Amino acid sequence: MITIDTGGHFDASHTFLCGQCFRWDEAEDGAFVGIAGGYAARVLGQDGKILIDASGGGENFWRRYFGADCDYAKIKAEIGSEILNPCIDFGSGIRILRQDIWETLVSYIISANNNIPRIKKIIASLCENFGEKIDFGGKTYYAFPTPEAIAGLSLSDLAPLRAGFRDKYILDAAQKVAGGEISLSELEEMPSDLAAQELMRIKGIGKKVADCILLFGLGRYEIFPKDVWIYRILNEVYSVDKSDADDFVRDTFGQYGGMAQQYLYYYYRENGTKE
DNA sequence: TTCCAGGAGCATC
DNA sequence: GATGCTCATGGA
Repeated sequence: MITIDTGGHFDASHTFLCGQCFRWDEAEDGAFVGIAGGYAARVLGQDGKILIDASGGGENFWRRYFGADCDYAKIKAEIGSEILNPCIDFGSGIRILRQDIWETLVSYIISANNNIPRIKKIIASLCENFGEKIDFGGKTYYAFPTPEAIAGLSLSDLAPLRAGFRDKYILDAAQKVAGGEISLSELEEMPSDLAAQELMRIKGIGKKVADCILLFGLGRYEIFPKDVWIYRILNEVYSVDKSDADDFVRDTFGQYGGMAQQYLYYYYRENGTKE
């Protein structure tokens, strides 16, 4: 059992259900069971502490995954505002996860013009069909398949996933990464704008998907991904037009824009933008 | 039946 | 660079 003390800034439901990740499910007892970095785990939030029972990974891996070095008291104070404070209260236990870059890349390709339940279903199918088995707690789980495991597949191999038009994008991503045309380790070192450009060389990755990969897979907390929900919120809550969104977000939310985005997204998806 | 979902590619202007 | 159409699939 690994314990991470967050000083009160963790809630498993908020973190796993806020829309940033797709491989965690709630168990009967309130714990969450899922897979990260090739390890299966059971995670419980208790008094702001993260209790982790995992098939592997060790403390360093899980501290990195949960962003243990992020000071959420400081972040919340810095981005707080009249509009944002209720959102921060509502999703106060959210932690932005540092997810595996490859898994994040493919997951957000799948997210395009899709809904969250179906995104989860397609990813689960991808893992069950092509990922390595993980035995944990008497059950079998599946790791996210490597680029190499996918690169050699054909479109008909991917057909059972029911991924629709995204299947060819998944293949293109795997082939570019496995073939060395895109280097994931170099992405980790690049400035965010260059990393986004590099990611957008992959079919199916545009600005929004690239931004999600930067935020959820590369820990670039200043990145504020803008999807249909966010544009709706900016318009109805902040009265900001789509054409002014980039400037407004940069000037308003600053270096922790990614956290602000997630508090807004979670709050207004759960509660609606209209009273 | 029609509309929509954590968008992006492509043609066209 | 902006606009409009299209892309699979499944649930509401």
